[in-house]
Amino acid sequence: MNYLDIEQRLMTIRVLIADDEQNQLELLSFNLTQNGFSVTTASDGQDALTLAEETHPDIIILDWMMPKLSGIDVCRTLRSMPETKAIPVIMLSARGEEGDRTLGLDNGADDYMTKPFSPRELVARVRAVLRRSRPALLNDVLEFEDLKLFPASKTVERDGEVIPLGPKEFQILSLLMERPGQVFSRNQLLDHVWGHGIYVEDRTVDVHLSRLRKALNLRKNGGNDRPDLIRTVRGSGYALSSMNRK
Amino acid sequence: MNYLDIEQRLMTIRVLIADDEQNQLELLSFNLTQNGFSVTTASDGQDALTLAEETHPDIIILDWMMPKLSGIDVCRTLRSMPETKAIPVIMLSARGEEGDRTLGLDNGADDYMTKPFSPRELVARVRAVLRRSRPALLNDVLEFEDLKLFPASKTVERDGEVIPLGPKEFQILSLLMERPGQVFSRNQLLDHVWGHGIYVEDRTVDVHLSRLRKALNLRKNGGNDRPDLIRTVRGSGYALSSMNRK
DNA sequence: AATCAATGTGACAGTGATGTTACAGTCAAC
DNA sequence: GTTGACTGTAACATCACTGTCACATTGATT
Repeated sequence: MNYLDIEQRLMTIRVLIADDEQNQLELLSFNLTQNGFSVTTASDGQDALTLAEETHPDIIILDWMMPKLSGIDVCRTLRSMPETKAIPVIMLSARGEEGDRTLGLDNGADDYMTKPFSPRELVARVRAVLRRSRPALLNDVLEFEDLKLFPASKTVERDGEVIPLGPKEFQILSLLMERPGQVFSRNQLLDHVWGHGIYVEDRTVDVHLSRLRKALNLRKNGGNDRPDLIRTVRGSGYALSSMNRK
Repeated sequence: MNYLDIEQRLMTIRVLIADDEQNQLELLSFNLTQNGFSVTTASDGQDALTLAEETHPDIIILDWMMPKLSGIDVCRTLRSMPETKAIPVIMLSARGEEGDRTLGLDNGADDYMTKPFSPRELVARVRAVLRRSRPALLNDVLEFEDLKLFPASKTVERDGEVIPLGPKEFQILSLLMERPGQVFSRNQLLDHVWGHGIYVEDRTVDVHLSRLRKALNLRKNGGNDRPDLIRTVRGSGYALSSMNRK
């Protein structure tokens, strides 16, 4: 959960999966990994909750029946905390009664699957749920205006020209490009790019934004005439934006 | 497992096929051999498992019904061991019920075929599965810029000049060339090149990368002027790349 | 316009990641 | 056993990236 993890946060989709059946857990984990997801596992509800808070996965898969805290409990708790509120949840259950399904969705799950199912099916559902909630994550290329960002190769192009970026700059841009137009506060940026525990000055964000802007607007031949794609929202933060007076 | 195994991995594709019907076994084995695969056979599940562990084939074909251990059992066991976890499996079954199909995939099979089928069809499926999991295995030559890599002869050429590489260097380059541009973390490289269970320092990867670079850029006549094709992505890993700032 | 707070940005030094070399151990071939 | 190729690790050298400060600008509010 350290360097590599933080680095890759926006590159790979991070899945937290919780199940008390070790076999099932490993099987699903393996299949998700095979499909390019970065997987973290938990074997009981308490564990799942802790990991969810700490690692902020992109999606959570919860088994219904688990020791300590049931999937339902975990789901409800997640929904009550602002930091984890928006993380989509898929609930797994051995029983197939319609009542359960409703109960699961009622408690905040985004999807519900009854066992048995093939790992392939789970992967499909995960993709479906993510497509609904965070479309940008599934793309292998993020685009905005003449900007292109390729997560797999950690590369950014503007107007066809490769833009060299440092890791932090790249991550900031990734986040902004996931939701073009959305304003991100300095704190949000610190959380997503630096990580939760890390303590860094607010102003550091400003400096990185400045560097990012400079890099994006500078041409290789020395020109510096490109329009600024990053908008500063005084008192709030930064956002990607097309029309930028200047 | 190791030296010989790694050595030969990229030369011929090694198939392990397990079926208790002697006729079927011979027929399929013959056809696979005809198509250039190196085939090992087993006539029961226990045998299959042992051979899989010992020889680390590139793909495993399992009959559903077998003495001692069923195909399902073998598959599940394979998936639970780190060394065999990643080997793709095709399951064969006499019955055609959909339930079985799901059950097969549930237990970790990558594909599922119901008898009867033509040997030709099996070969096609084998190729399809391998294409998904290890594309490079099927090519007889990988190319990137002025680089050529021949899996069959374990040879690499740059600009027509043969580059002598050690096994590790060769495998690293193979992986990079399977997906040009994609960034591979040190961990990914360790997994793919060294193997899952093996424990080696991260930095070892760096050293091999350094050796690989040196070998690729050095001319026989002593020149050292070739552009670097390997990009270091700080904090993430390495990737093949044409334009390299420096 | 004057004032104050928020933001932009250049400079700089510290940190940590990466590049590279040297060396010792292992294994196969002879 | 000896040789030679290949590995893994440690140690050292470098270099890129970072965080912070200081000062310049901008924008809002009066």
